[in-house]
Amino acid sequence: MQKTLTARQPFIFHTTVRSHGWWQLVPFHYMETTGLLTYILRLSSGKVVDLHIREAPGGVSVETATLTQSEHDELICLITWMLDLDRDLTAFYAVARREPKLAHVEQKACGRVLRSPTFFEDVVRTILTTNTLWAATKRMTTNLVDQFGESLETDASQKAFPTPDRLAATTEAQLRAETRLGYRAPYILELAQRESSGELNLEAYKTSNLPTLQMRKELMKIKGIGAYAAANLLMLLGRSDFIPLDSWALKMVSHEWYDGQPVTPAQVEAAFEKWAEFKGLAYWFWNWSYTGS
DNA sequence: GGTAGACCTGGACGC
DNA sequence: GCGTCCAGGTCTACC
Repeated sequence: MQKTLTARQPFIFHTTVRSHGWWQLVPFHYMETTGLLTYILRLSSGKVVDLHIREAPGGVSVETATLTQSEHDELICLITWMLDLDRDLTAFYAVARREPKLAHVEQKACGRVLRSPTFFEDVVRTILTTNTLWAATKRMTTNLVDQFGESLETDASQKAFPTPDRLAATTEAQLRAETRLGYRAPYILELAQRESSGELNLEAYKTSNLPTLQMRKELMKIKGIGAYAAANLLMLLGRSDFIPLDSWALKMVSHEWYDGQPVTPAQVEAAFEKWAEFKGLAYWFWNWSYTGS
């Protein structure tokens, strides 16, 4: 089947896909030259399908296998969520117009973020980004998908992101030794077991009306989620009141305003304080002067 | 509430 | 090839 979905304007597919690093992590795959984003999705019916998503006039086109009506409806909801198609960034663009370092955001349609279909997947991915290098995050994610993901019927090498149930059924030892998650193994296992048992309902966070501060506290109750990871997850939920403050943030702010001298987290916060509820977006899409490693 | 040290992995480097 | 050092956030114990 093929389906076209419209996006609230302005919308640029490439900008959304490249909004952060998820596009480099399986089961996402993005071919920049052709503008094709693929993703292996497990629907709630258990069917595993590969999605081919491209830019189309006014939005995106999605190509995948033949689906039942309920699977089709679920797919539309998931794609809309993953690409943040309904996002209204009018208020952010209004304040960004007054800042030269954010002058590009409206023209480039910055502000949407690429998300996983489930919030559980985003939480797992985020834990795998903490205290490690990006190459290791990619490796751990690949291991997790290869070892625990369900295969496409037509190609066993193509696998979906593992479900909470599947991960809950594994062991810490296996996650440590074979998936190479290190000390993160018990965090991922506990998260999967809590989600699988119903003790946690991470999907509800997508539509929660909790104040952002309260939401942050709830996220930080999850083992492995600290201040950086919580801010990152809030950004994925469309709440940009906090900065995902990591070593990169310290480096960027140091070069932007402190002549390369070491800065504290408080100084990073202070640098973006005036952006209030758009703090995270301003930080994320800031046109940094420093481009070194 | 703030701080120090431990937690792990894999890459870089020196020998 | 081996050993050592380092980067990367979070947790826990302690003050």
